Amino acid sequence: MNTRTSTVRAPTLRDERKQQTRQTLLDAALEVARRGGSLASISLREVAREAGVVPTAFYRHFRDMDELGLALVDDVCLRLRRIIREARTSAQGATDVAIQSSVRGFVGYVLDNARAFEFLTRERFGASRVVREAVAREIRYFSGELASDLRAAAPFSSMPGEDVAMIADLVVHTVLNLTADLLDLGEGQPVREHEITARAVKQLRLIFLGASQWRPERGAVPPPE
Amino acid sequence: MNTRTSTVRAPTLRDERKQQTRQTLLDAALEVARRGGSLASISLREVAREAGVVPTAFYRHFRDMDELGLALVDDVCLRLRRIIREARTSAQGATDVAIQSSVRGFVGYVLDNARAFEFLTRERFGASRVVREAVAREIRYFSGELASDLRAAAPFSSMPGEDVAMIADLVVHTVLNLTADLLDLGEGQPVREHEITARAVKQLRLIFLGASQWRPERGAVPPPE
DNA sequence: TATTTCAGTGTACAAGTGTTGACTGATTCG
DNA sequence: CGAATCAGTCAACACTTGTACACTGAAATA
Repeated sequence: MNTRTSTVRAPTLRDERKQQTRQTLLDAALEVARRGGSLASISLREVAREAGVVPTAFYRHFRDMDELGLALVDDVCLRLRRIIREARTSAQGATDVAIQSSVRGFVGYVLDNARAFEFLTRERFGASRVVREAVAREIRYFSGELASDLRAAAPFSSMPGEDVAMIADLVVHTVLNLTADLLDLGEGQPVREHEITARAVKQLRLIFLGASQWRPERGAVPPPE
Repeated sequence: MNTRTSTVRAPTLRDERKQQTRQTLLDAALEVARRGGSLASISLREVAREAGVVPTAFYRHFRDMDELGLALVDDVCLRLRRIIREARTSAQGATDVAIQSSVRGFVGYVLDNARAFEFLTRERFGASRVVREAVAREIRYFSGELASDLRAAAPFSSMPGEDVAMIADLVVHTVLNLTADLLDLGEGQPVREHEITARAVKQLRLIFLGASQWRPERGAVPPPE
């Protein structure tokens, strides 16, 4: 159950091997979930089978499928965070070409890591509440990162933080939407793929265009009644 | 299996009763799916049990759970279409107050029909491909309806159809996103509820603001390479 | 080296699953 | 009315599932 190497000792050979089959289980789950459609529709035994391990060995790593799902979200998002972080340093700005090249880069990454993104897209609204919350948390994290990037430049630097967050949220969800469309398309349709991507690029341009005209003081939304 | 009343005859008493238990099955599925998290995680037998009917009776109405899911999408969306259609005739326009009151009306409707929207939100990215496609079709329908509404007024009347569709798509997905957030929140959190709604209202304002400044001719997105 | 730890195995079981086929009895129809 | 239809029942099946428990043997520890 406990996966950390004990507080201070160096990771022993056993620890390494355990970590290794843990990763095998995670990969197996990702693959089985892809074929089966979602975490909710697959069984502990299927995952163990795919991982080439006896069902009961599963319990050495996770209490149940929910815990596996949580670990999977962490695992997938950790890799994703690294990629995003390094991509952030390069292409900056909200010009049309910057948007376009950012989106293109992202689309490529999504297609290269289709299994991972398919998992996140599904489980974002999946059956398990805890997994859903974990995905939501990660999305909020990305949104926050984007918001802090945006704040570095006009017109966002002079905007209330709340409004920047609201725009970052809109951008992130537009990209997530693109991601979902892309993945549902399957790999062999370059024309539709470009249409969908082009549409998303336009949507982002529209959003940034709106942002450049945004008047915060007019933005208050009174509570009902 | 075949549910239509035969081509020309009036619906007989038997037909009516069949239709009735069919509806009971649909309602049961909606309820069980709500508790269980999604279609993929529930069983035919659970649905039958909830409907107060023997498992094998299920087959008199649907070949399998996928077919049930499809019927459920149709059923739920039919009711939704009617509501939207009549709401369309009243609040028109894209002014701040129009947006606000439209969103408020919609939020109320979502909360009143939480089970139905929860189902659609989940199954939109659920395990079953056919159900997913059915939901996508419905969303495209709503997007199309909105686009044709928008075209009636400036600045959309002078825009290429493609661009209007792209904006309608953005609006619909922003609303869907609001819906998902709202439903995940649960019913007892009026403060967060208002925050989320207010954010969505702002996002829509931003979108319409962008639309008012949109220059179609600058919008072309070239293919890669 | 002798002892302990523990990741992975093997067996077993009760509970739930989808689907089959034969049935029953009210409703439909000639 | 009498025969045919057919929505819903009942019993049975071959499987899969999650999990408990005792185990093995290599690696870790003392």
